[in-house]
Amino acid sequence: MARWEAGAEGRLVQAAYELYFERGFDDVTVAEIAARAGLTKRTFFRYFADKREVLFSGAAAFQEDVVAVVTNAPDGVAPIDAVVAALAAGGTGLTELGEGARRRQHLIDTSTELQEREMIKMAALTTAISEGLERRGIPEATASLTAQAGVAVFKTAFERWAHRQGSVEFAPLLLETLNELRTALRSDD
Amino acid sequence: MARWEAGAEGRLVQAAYELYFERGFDDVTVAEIAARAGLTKRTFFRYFADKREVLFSGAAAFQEDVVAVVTNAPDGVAPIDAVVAALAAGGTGLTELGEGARRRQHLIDTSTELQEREMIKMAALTTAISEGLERRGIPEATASLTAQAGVAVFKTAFERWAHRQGSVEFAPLLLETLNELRTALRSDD
DNA sequence: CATCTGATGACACTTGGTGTCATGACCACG
DNA sequence: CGTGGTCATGACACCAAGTGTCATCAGATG
Repeated sequence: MARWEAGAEGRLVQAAYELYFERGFDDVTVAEIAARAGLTKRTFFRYFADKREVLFSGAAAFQEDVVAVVTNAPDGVAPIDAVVAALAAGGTGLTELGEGARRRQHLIDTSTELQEREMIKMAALTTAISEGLERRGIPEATASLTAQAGVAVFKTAFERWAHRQGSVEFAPLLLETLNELRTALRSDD
Repeated sequence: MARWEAGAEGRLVQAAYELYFERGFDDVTVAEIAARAGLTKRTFFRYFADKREVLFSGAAAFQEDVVAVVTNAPDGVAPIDAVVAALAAGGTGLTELGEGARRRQHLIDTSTELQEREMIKMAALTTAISEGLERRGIPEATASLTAQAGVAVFKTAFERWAHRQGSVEFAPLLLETLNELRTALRSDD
């Protein structure tokens, strides 16, 4: 089966995380990552579209999970509640990675390039959630705004989680944030 | 005064827009832009940090305008109303550019790289608005969520404006979108 | 007139990213 | 047993973005 050492993609991911953590995103070259994985630069770019993408290899699966929960929510649940429940589930999965997730987030927070990439992943997630809602019969305008609000709440809650020590339950943090958003949108206070 | 042909930065912006419109963002090189402006690649990078930034040369002024309106809003106005009013004013200024603004937006919408850059500009705007609110005594959590909601509404409204023919008033579109968001956040419907 | 200043050009260099062909192990099939 | 095909990888050349560094030179300054 294995004509070459198996798991090339995994080795590249591992090597990239190690080097990015050691020296920061900017000071690592793709050639170095590939070398640590026992491969060449050319092979790196066969697995990942660019130097940033290697840090988002789990994004597709995350998005699919979230959309699946939205899609399978029972009838009668309000769109915003379905979205927040889905993001609570997905986010809990992430926070269970503990310190690793925090270190990754710190890496992103200290690189403009990585923030750009993260934002486009969040935008893709937003679009996918919106389409999931539309498949449930929600009109496009509502679906889009609901997805945007949900993802904004998720980002804020995750940021709060990442900036805290120890383990905090993610789901309650998310619901609390949603309620804060609701309050903030009132014209009278 | 003018030891060289004056207005180098403006000429670069103009040349970049022309070429990007003619052939698309990807198929234009910085050397070409510089040549059309009668300058060299090296000089381009003295004015703009990278190839994308030239399309966002007005972003700083836009942000300052919006933040100024937020800062100067009369006391007693709810944060979300102050933010939306500020974005209505700024957005109206943009939409007055008419077809030019639509063409620019179309350029961004057809390039992932440019979308990334636009998102980070929006994120910077969000942060600046949030800080403006905090200076008015709004607590950080509320300020941040209010700013996020406001900017999300702005993006949606501007997108709707851009995808329409003829001239549409921007401010009513924005208020309508805000109300849709409020409705979407209700758990009961 | 001498000097300083600041925008620009010239040029070399690094790195991200791609196109293209060669290699060599494994597999299927006669 | 051999022969040809498949496919992940390497080798290599190439382009374009972006940067560091020094030279240039018109005009301002004194």
